[in-house]
Amino acid sequence: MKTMHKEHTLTKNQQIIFDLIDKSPEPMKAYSILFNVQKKGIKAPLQVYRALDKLVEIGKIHKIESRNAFIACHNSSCQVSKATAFSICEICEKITEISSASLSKYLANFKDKDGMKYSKYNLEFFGLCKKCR
Amino acid sequence: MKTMHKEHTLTKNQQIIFDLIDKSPEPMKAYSILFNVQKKGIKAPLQVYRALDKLVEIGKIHKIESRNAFIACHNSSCQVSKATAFSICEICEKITEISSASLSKYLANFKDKDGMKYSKYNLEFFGLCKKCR
DNA sequence: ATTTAAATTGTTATAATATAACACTATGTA
DNA sequence: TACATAGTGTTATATTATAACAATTTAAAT
Ligand SMILES: [Zn+2]
Ligand SMILES: [Zn+2]
Ligand SMILES: [Zn+2]
Ligand SMILES: [Zn+2]
Repeated sequence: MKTMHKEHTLTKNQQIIFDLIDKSPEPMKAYSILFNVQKKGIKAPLQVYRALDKLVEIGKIHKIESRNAFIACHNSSCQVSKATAFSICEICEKITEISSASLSKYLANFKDKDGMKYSKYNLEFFGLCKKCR
Repeated sequence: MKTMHKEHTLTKNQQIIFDLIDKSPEPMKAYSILFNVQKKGIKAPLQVYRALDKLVEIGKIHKIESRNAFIACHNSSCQVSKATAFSICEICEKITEISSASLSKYLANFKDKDGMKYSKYNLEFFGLCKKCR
């Protein structure tokens, strides 16, 4: 069973923006990204949002919905942005992608009463990290 | 074991806005709420956001993070907005709060590798509802 | 190699979502 | 009554995100 994702060739803007997010120790917000790539010629919000949309779509980054921020995926087994889980410290805002086989298995198989079958989920846990406790 | 939540007395603005959301068949967005309550004297976005913040805090409504929209809680066992799960149809945008004892038990007990203990979570499932399939 | 379709880019303008700051008012409680 | 806490009204502004259009690049398909 070949691993067969994340083999996209990024375009110039996508690569610039991915590199920035990937280097960042914390999730980045769109306008902060914009500010940081202006020296590389990316001048308009839309250029940033378009790259972000694509990067999310192909699973290279994820959006933290409750923070409107973007984080690079470092989870090699991540199902191309279809199943994401994060832990968020409410004090220091440290955010980590959770990689738990049992969690993803449980959620992937979850079916609600209506028999609705889900193709995707996003889970955000909130609490206090070790440092902040 | 007494059930001891959601016994808050709402203020005028909070009540007006809660009633509107509670009657709505679908989640409502802040500026749509604003438009709908202007005839009742609520004129500014901040008045709406302040009421929304409070209503979320006391668990009368929840925010659907991926949609920036608000839905009334109809889940009597809901742990005061500390543990929420929703199903979202990506075609018709029908959104339902999921009430599953096994799901909430699983998530409430979930611990990640770092030993971080979570006080809250929000889960959003995406897929196609029965009608849209 | 040439044509065609699809994706990406650049740009300006604008829409949609959310908060800051300040003065004032109501409410609870010691 | 005095004090603290929460809520209100208001104006202005910050932040997040998309619409619309023209041009260019890239990838496939003849
Ligand atoms: Zn990931
Ligand atoms: Zn922390
Ligand atoms: Zn609820
Ligand atoms: Zn549907």
